[in-house]
Amino acid sequence: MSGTGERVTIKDVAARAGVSKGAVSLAFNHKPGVSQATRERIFAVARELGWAPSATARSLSSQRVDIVGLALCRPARLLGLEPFYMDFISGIESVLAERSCSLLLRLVRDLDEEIALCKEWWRGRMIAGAILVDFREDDPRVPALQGLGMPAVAVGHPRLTGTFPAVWTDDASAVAEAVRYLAALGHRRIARVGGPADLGHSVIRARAFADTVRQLGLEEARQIATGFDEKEGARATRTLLLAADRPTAIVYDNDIMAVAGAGVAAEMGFTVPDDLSLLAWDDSQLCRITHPTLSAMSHDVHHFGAEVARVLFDVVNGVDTQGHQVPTPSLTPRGSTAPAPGG
Amino acid sequence: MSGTGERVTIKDVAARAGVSKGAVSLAFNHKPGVSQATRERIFAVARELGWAPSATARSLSSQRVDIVGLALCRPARLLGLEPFYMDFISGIESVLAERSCSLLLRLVRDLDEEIALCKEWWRGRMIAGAILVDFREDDPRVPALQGLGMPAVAVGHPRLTGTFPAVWTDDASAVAEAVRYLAALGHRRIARVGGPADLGHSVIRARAFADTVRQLGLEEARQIATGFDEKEGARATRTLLLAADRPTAIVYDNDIMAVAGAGVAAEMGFTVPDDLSLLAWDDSQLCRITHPTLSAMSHDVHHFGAEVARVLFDVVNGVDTQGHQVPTPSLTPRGSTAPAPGG
DNA sequence: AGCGACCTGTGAACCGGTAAAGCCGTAATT
DNA sequence: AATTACGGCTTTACCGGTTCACAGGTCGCT
Repeated sequence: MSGTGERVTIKDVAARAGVSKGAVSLAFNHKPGVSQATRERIFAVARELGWAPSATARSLSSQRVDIVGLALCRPARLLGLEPFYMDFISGIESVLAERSCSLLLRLVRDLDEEIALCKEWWRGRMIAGAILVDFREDDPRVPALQGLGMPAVAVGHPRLTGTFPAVWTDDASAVAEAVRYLAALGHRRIARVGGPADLGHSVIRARAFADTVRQLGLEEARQIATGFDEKEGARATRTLLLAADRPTAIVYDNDIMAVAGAGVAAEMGFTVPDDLSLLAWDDSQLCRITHPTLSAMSHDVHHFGAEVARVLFDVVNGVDTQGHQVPTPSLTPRGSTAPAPGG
Repeated sequence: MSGTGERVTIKDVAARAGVSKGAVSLAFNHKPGVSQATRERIFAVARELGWAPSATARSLSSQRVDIVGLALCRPARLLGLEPFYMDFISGIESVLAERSCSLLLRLVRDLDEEIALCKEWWRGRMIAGAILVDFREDDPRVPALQGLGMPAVAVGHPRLTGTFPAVWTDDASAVAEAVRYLAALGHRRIARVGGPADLGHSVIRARAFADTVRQLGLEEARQIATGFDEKEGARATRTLLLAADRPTAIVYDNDIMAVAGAGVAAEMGFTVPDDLSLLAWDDSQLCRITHPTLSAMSHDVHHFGAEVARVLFDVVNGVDTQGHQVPTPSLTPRGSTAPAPGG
């Protein structure tokens, strides 16, 4: 991994402009101490020579880095499938770009690898901070990374994220809203197809779901934990619909599974929403391109990502930040939910 | 953007192990010149102190970087929607991770911004090389970046990519195969919903499509250029189906638009595939979760990404590489294609 | 004993910047 | 006139590694 050779450095620019390295540095960092004339001359020379300061050298001496890290620990094919992350990343980017900061991305296989990577990135001063996502109950990253002093922002409920400032959505309320909405439509048997059981937000949603169902006096609710992908979503839907006491409404933990569920329903001869109501989560564009369109608990994922990035900047800059909740996902009724059959 | 403070450096490790900085460096780079005993002592101390070499300092002095850059120039919402890029990125990552290299990602608004970014990244020695995607006809990046000496790999047909080593799929053949397949099913009026007209591969596909149609003696084909998103896909489909001489088969340039097209068809009362055959491109999981499932020109996007990364490594390491074609997308018939109505 | 080869390790130069102290001439203050 | 203030730039000391010439010590060989 070698460069081709003779690249221009600050010294060349300084020499050509007839000033010292220091002057060039001052000029390029828009600091006082250089006259306007000199400044312009320096910039002219830099342009002429095609010089830009070496980020490497700069961050070595200034102890500043313009890169933040994000490690994603999900199966590759799921990442491709689920619109959530790209949306989220683009939200992050929108804020980073403003500050001409870049995102260092790495897909990892497990949390141990993620921990090792973060340590390497941080100790190696490669990143200014990190974004941590997909928190689990008793997440090993909390004890492992907390002591590092690495600026980080955690995406997840504060209950899960230790001392890391958290940015999260109030999933419990959202789940409750979903259930209440379906109950209001007359549904008495509502099932839920959730994400991986070890994921923190799955636990939170599962609990809120059960609580709300009990509270509303609905029938005991069936919940199935899945791996978040369309195959498992389809299988879970099939299982639910084959049962004697099949539900009249199903809530999904993401949109992929909801779409898959709609397919299964059609295949099994159920009409959505007449026979069966479906409610998705996350609400990417995916929910709008199917027929019928999918009702969903929607939130602005792009904005979510942007907010996360903003909090990270605060942390990095030493601004005291507790993190905060972003707007709760709210119900967007579309074509896949309707009054319960025979209601 | 400051560090918290007293981080361990090579000097601390050297002192604690009773050797010089040089020895530690040699040990950590697995170079000869240090005895086994000393080596082990150094490693022990490093572990004890929690030290890892600073990537920044290392790359400054050794002129090596373990980061490659990727700038994506597409509207954010499309990136989230289209499974292609995440698949592609995960393929890239799979190869990078093996070499403990990371991916620097940035979303840009236009090619000028991308050019500026690449220059900055390269001159700033922040990246070892770059991956360039979405080539247009007479792409401005070719003249602008070619002279930089920056190792890069271009994703696109060599006709478009100047002197950059290219990795590409043979879209022309794939389009031809698609058309022949539909013709064999008895379709005489086949339309195509393509991507943005200025994108190089759109042009290639459009031309190949027209050629094949002519060659097979089919009716003059209607082609519509779109922005790749589901709205435009839906609109294009509607336009096609409203025409007096509506097609009996439509080929789409990605899967998003095909899914949207299927929705429009259903909404307009056409049954897929009895009244209308639909054929998607890229074939992400998306094609398998709809009903009917979508026939598609499928290729292994993950592998594509991996191959791109491999070529980039060759270029970076000075291995003489011309780049090469990856397997041509091949037809995967599913439920959305059938013999032409009344054929 | 003398010499070279080998092994292990040291020290200093360097990578390309930043930061802070210092220096010089002129203007404002007292 | 002497003192201070400041703008404008230079100098120098880092930042945390890598690299390379070279120094001692050990060993084998003549």
